[in-house]
Amino acid sequence: MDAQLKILDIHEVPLVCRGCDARHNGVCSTLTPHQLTELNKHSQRKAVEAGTELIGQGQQVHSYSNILKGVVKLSKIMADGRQQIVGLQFAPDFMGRPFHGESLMAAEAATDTELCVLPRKILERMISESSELGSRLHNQALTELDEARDWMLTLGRKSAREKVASLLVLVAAHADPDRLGDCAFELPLSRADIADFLGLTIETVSRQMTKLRKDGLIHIENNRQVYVPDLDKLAVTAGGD
Amino acid sequence: MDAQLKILDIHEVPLVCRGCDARHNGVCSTLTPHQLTELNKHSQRKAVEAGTELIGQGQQVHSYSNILKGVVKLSKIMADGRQQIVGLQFAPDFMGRPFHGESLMAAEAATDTELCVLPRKILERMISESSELGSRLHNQALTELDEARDWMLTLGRKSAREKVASLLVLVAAHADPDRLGDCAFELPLSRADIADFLGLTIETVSRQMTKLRKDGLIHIENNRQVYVPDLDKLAVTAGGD
DNA sequence: CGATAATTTGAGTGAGGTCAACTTCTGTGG
DNA sequence: CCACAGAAGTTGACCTCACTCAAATTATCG
Repeated sequence: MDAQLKILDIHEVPLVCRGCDARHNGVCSTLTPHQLTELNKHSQRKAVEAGTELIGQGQQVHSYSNILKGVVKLSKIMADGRQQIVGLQFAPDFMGRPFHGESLMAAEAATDTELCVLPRKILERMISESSELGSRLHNQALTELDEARDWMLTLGRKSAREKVASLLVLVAAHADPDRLGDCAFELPLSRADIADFLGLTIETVSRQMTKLRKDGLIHIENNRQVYVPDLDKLAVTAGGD
Repeated sequence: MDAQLKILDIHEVPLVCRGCDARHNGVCSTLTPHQLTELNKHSQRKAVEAGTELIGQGQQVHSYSNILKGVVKLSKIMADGRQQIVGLQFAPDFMGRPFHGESLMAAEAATDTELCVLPRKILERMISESSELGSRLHNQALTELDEARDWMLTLGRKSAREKVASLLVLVAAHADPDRLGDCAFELPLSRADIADFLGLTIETVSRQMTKLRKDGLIHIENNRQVYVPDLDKLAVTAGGD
């Protein structure tokens, strides 16, 4: 590519998009500066605090979002109130299912969260135009499918202790992707959320956390601050894969 | 489109593809007669009997398949032998994950099954060339993701009775898509498979089936022949959604 | 018809649920 | 800075649903 042109292109990237994680590692990385500018005219940054419902189960979808910061939980709720978290989305994930009018789950901010909200129509037009964007979204869908299936094994076949260890390993992997050995992070989920993700009760989660602590596998401070001295050991406790 | 040309096109569809379900409702429906002919040069029909392993967990992928007949189970196995079925694929589903060298689960024929086996390289080239094929696969991935997440709710939050009822509703839906009221079908899974799909033991599955039978919600003959007098009632027992 | 596998049934046990009390955090206002 | 209130998390006692192990029954196939 012509060097001069390339420099020009870079300068055309909208201000707010520069340095945005979604543009580097998320779906926006496939867009041209022109497309970014176009999208940017209609996109909107939004900060929401923990606990905010972003969309309800069965509700009409009017927009999609990039998660810029924070963690969003996706959950299904039964008529009698039983709840199961079916996925966690971390920055810079794309949120929403294009071309599907009605949301099949609820999405709620688990932590304080920043979003880049994209109107439905505009994004869907861009997907039709850019096969690269489509295949990027295809890839994310496949990754989420893998994660969902891994979690099915956890839900169906693991003990409470293994389940809790699995969750800690999962969060550790997102907090510090290539960290080996030890690792520290803040839990983005309350005990109630963890229970809903693992198919357990709050009490069982609490008991297993206490046991893992007494066994020296984790240290906890202020309920949310976790330190894992040996990630491998914890992974083995999680069912070892 | 020119009528004459269209007739010619139809005649160019390879013989074996005419009347094939995958061409009408599966991924092949997006292909042109020319592409079908090209693909057909390298594809191969294959009949396998129940219990045949199609690919092992962690094994290299050399081909993809359309399922023409039968049911395939996808499962994850832990180091100590615990197993979880993470998905069922019915005809005319496409099987395999393009551009991903290593299979993350095992695939095994649950019933006697017929496949149309497509070599990896050829299919991947066609995906790059045809955005329609790509979006078709994207859609199947999203459908599978929805199913996986529905099943997470089943695994995490439902009782044994609800789980067994959920499975029966799932199979009924595939056997007889728009049948309301009553419905009869043959179970494609053994009790052991059902247990591995529901995260239960064989014994618990058996006991719950007996209870559903005694409650008049289902009739069973020869272990595999199921008759459901009232699908709605069964769906309510499954957790009602 | 006999052999083997698949399924059902029974008795006893245990992991995780339920309910309730207690402790620890967090944030607010005096 | 402390006192207090409400929320979040922990701990204990007890119970239940699903698991385990074992035996009986039924289906399948040569």
